[in-house]
Amino acid sequence: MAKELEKTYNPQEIEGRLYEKWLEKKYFHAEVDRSKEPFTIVIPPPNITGKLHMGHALDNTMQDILIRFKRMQGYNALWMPGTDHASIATEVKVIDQLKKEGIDKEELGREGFLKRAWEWKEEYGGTIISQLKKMGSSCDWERERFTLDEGCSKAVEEVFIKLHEKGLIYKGSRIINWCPVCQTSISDAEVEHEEQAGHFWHIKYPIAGEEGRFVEIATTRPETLLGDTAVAVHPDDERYQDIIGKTVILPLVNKEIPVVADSYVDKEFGTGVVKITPAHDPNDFEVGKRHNLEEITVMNDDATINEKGGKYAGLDRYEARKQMVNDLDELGLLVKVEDHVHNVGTHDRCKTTVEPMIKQQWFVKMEELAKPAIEALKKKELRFVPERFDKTYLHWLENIRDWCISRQLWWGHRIPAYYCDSCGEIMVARESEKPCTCSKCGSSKITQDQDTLDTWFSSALWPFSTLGWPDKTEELDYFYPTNVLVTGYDIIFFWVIRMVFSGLEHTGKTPFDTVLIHGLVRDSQGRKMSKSLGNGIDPLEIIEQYGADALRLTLITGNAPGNDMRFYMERVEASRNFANKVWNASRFIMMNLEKSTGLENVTLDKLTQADKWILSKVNALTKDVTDNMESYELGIAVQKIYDFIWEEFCDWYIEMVKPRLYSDTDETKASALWTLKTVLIQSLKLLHPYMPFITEEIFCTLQEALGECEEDSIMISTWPVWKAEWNFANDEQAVEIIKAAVKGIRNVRAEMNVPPSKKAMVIVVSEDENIRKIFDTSKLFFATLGYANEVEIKSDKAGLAEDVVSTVIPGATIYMPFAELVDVEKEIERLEKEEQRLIGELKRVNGMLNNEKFISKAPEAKINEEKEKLEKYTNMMNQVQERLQQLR
RNA sequence: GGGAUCAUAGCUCAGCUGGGAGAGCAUCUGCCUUACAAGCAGAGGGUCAUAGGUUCGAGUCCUAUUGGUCCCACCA
Repeated sequence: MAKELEKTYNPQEIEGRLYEKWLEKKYFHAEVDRSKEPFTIVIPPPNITGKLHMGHALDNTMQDILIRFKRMQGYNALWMPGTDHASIATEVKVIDQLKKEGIDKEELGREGFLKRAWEWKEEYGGTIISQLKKMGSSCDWERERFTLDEGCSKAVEEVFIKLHEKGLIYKGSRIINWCPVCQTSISDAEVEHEEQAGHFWHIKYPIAGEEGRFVEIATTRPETLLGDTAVAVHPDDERYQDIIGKTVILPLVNKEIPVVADSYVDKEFGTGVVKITPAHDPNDFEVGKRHNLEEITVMNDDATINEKGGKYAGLDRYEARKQMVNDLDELGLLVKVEDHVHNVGTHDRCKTTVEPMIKQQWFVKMEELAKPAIEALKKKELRFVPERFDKTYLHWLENIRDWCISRQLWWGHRIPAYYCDSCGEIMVARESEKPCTCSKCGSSKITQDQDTLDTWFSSALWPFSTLGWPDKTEELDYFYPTNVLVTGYDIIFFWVIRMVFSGLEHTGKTPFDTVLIHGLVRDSQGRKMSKSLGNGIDPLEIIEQYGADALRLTLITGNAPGNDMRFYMERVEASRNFANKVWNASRFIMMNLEKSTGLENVTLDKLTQADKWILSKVNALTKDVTDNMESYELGIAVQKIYDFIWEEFCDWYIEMVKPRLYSDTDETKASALWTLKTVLIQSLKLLHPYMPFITEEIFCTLQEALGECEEDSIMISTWPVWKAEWNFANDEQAVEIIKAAVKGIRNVRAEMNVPPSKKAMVIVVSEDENIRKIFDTSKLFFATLGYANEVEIKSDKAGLAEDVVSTVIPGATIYMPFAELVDVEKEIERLEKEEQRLIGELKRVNGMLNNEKFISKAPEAKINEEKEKLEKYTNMMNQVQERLQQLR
């Protein structure tokens, strides 16, 4: 006996149970199997500090859809999961935790701190993984990895050493972005530029030896004056030719500094004179290099003025600014203060204004690595969906600067460099070959570099480090390169680009051939969801309330690749309603299947026109959906499935079939049931990647009811393909004619306010024998859907009563003689409207067909199509006019 | 300063390589029809931002303009 389905779909009860089953049966697990073609996606590893937000939900839904689709298509589908150690984010969390216990990081020491960090990871690091599972993500959890695990660490070490040997990693003193709060260097990509309202201070610098003569500079950062080692003018600036080469007295410091000429200076901007502070401005740093200027760092790591600042030492940079401006004013050197809006670099994590500082850091030389990555795209070994992100990618790579990879943090991969305390020799070596004595002076006082690597250094290796690289594993050989990477456009610079050049450098291959880009999930007003705004919607709450399937559907429908989307509850409700629709349609079918017999004897030739119509439709749908999914048009694909299930299948086919099901004598009952279950199963399969839970639950219940158990789960069932034998073009057309007639009748009845209970006779008049035949074979459901108590089919309207209402469809006129209800005026009005519409159509079609250029240039199929339309509309026009005449 | 992107029904958005203007929600009308009122049937509503151009034909391609969003960039 078949299992009963609940009256409404209740996801909470079902989802957990099914996910457990999938895990138990190891459906997510992929082993190397040379007989099958692999399909691989690596997950963008979420931070261990992360909590599932809508961005994750979208990203992972898209990946799960692709993986489930490919798995059903017969690929050996691997979705490789894992998490990122998120160096700075985690370190901050651990420091916060320690602070609450009154423990200072430095006090605890490196070892103790790392122990706490690992403990933190053990406790909280798995949160996001369990949340991904609630989404239905079919990751191969047996292969779950962590960027700081043994294998990934080995890969990081290998890469560092190889790049260092090639001279692509170097240590150097450069001006870098320094975060005074996090007290670490950060890379260019981590700097966010933010427009800030500031001031422009005009300050006079006295010219040395020329009493009373000044040069006026303009600056937004007066506090860096302490580190000025020159002022610069443009070499061609006529105003300042005479002072080039002279010196000026640096106010407050009373030091002579030179006036240099450098084309970096913009004559038009400010006063045309720039103070040069090589240690605290990236441009000034460059100017300083060109003119051999001294670099004077005037700030401590926390952005307070250091001992070189004299009376200002110890002050915070902004406090120092205030005091210095005051002092300059008192000295009469402050000319004016202007309001000025300028871009300020801030740290993307903590929003602190970064301070450019000169530091010893490790860098990756990018030029040589960037070239192959540019080539890969140009040679189409890599492509973005949508294509427009090609430009973002290329622009970044073509203007790339060296990557600062060292971080003054403890949580992360420690840099495998060792220093001789005696002679300062730098040695780079694997941990297993850690030097005990200096290779140069033989000293045994060796210390390892204190810094760790940028967290993106390890994520850059993710597509191959997770598969075993640098070892030559079976997995690597089989699953790598991966197929598609799914991620947001906001992460192209941080991650995608770095994976591409790393993959090319270390494996000789692009790590994936397609990058599927999605946008941001915004709130209903289009704002970014953020903690500070409090406008974030928690995906888990949505799952709790509406189910994971509804959430997934909401995130995918109406969302084109690369575009942002707005998320609001009405859309979730619409998705939930669809789930319920699918549920109830299935329930209806299963209720009827219980009483069924003889399904196994149904063959295609026993199907009715309606059966063939829906079969043909689902067949075409299958092809469309597959094509759309192959080209990553997930939103379009699911929209088509949605429309098919709701409109064609539920609102039309099921309604058509009801009279057959309710009759005990109808010999086509079995074929109706066969078609219902066949189309349902096929639709469920197409829908499964999008809504895995509900489809699985129905599929399994249905299998049980049918006693067909060859497929245990829809997720490992075979993806349907287009079948030539299910292609019934004629029957499709026939049913479309009936649908048009039914729509016409309903329209007339609705406009005349005829209650559904009021049934009437319906007379179909057509001169076309084929059309008469179509109506004749479909009499049963036509009567039901057209509210007819009797259907008559005639070749001419002879003998018809005068007081009838009619509706005109191509090739036929439908008459409804419920004379007592007819409002002649209304009917004329309606027909006149129809006449106008047809006049418009005919004008258009005639215009095209009379256009010589159209006839000579348009494809033949198009011309024939238009000719058919002309015939059709002319025909309808005649009927409408005839009818109008009759009524007038 | 450079680049990208958007402008389509009251709202939110689809519309792939040019040839029928669409969906969801909202509105209005009528229905508790034995799968579903989280439903059914019907209706109204759009010179597809503006101006040109290419084309037999443009929401779709090109150019300019207007307005919005985002990214990149060293203008002190």
